Amino acid sequence: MTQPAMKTNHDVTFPESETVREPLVVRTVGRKATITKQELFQAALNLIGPQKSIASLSLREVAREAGIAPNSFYRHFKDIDELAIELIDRAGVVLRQILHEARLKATKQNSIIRSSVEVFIEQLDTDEGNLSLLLREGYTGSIPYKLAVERQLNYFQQELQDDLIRLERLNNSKLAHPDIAAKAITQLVFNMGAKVIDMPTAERKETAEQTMIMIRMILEGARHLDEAKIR
Amino acid sequence: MTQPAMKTNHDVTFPESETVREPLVVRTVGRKATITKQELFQAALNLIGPQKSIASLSLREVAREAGIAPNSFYRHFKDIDELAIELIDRAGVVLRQILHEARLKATKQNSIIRSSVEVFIEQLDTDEGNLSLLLREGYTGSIPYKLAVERQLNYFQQELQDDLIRLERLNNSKLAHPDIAAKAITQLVFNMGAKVIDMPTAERKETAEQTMIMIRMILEGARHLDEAKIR
DNA sequence: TTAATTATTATACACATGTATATATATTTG
DNA sequence: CAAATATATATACATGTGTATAATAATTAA
Repeated sequence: MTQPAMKTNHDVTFPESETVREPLVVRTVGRKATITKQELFQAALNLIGPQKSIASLSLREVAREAGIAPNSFYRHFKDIDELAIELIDRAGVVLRQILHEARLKATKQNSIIRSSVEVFIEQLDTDEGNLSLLLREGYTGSIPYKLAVERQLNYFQQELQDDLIRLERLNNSKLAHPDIAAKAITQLVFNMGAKVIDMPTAERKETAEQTMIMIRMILEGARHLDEAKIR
Repeated sequence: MTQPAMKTNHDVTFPESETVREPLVVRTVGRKATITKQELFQAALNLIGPQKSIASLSLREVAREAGIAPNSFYRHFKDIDELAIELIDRAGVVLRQILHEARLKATKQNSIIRSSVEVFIEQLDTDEGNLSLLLREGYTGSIPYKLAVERQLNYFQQELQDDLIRLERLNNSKLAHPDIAAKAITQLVFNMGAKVIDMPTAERKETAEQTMIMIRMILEGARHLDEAKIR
């Protein structure tokens, strides 16, 4: 939905014979073809990886990657923080969209867990940088970042909670503290995601399976806490 | 065990009438009383907080806080990374020590959960910076940082697992996948800790209670997954 | 006491950052 | 086509960083 082909439309001038690094964009003085917010988002995502967090991203780095002069950045964002927060919000939207679809497809108890977790991991591959924002920047960085991430986690958690209640009703059972169960699952899934990003595919499978078991523990536990009213 | 009174032993010379910020230490040229690793650790911990992560800590900042010249730092550590990793390791040792004691005191099922969580939170207050390392730096920063944190989490998890098995045996019940249960609990507890650091005490109580419920869900679920062999 | 050693500071450099100001070029408008 | 405007770049500056080198003072050894 939000990823255009992302071919910069301003690599027109002849390339200098110097061997510069990645950005194969050559500058003319004055004005270039005009850059979009999208391209700046993409530049930021290109830079973010297991090593570079959004908090350690500098304005000049992003500008360099996008092939623009540092000051051009200000035409689009007040701050590097403004860009960061928009990125986080966009990542959240994309993620919830995907998982919501996964849940709609799967109505049976076990398959909803499996398909959600699998879709989640799949998405990590195709859309790497985009999700890692939510997974990694949660507990570090400036207060606005944290709030932005927390907001997205809350959406996620709320939708999960609704689904959980709906599904349990279908199965004629009931969860104690569905809100807390949803919160726990959210935390575990996001934790898993953050770990899984830097893993080879083999280990990913293993980690995913473990996470599914954790989720089953929570659901099973929530059912029995309700029945037995264990204090 | 590792926290001395931490009074810097080199605030001897007369203070200039300039209003400098926090470090009330005045420099003589040449040599000062000699600084210890301990003092550098403490300086780093003073700086780390909800805003400043260990990854964003600069050598010069630490030196400034400790009241030494930037280059003196090299007498004690090769890198700022070297200091960081030692700090993480120390934090882990302290944490496990504390929680182990809490667990030894509590032998009954519920009280072990409660006392552990409560001790954990208590410790956050008294020893703030020290623990936040483990809680926040887990998913960001350089690879060596991540490995250091992961190592500590693994210790924690292993000890928890042993305790869980021991306690379940006392209660004549049994957990399915005690390793996975321990892992899940570890993740939830550390997540909680990271959140709780920037909270007022009122909210802390609430979050702690929720975490305890999550833990109960996992234990209860692990018991029933075992009994029913649910696939 | 004097010499050697060690732990510190002073100075300096090269580089990266955010941003202010001035300038140049595309695009839009008339 | 020319003027106006929007959008980019160039240059510059103050500040922060890591670290190399040299000078200095405290400690230790002789």
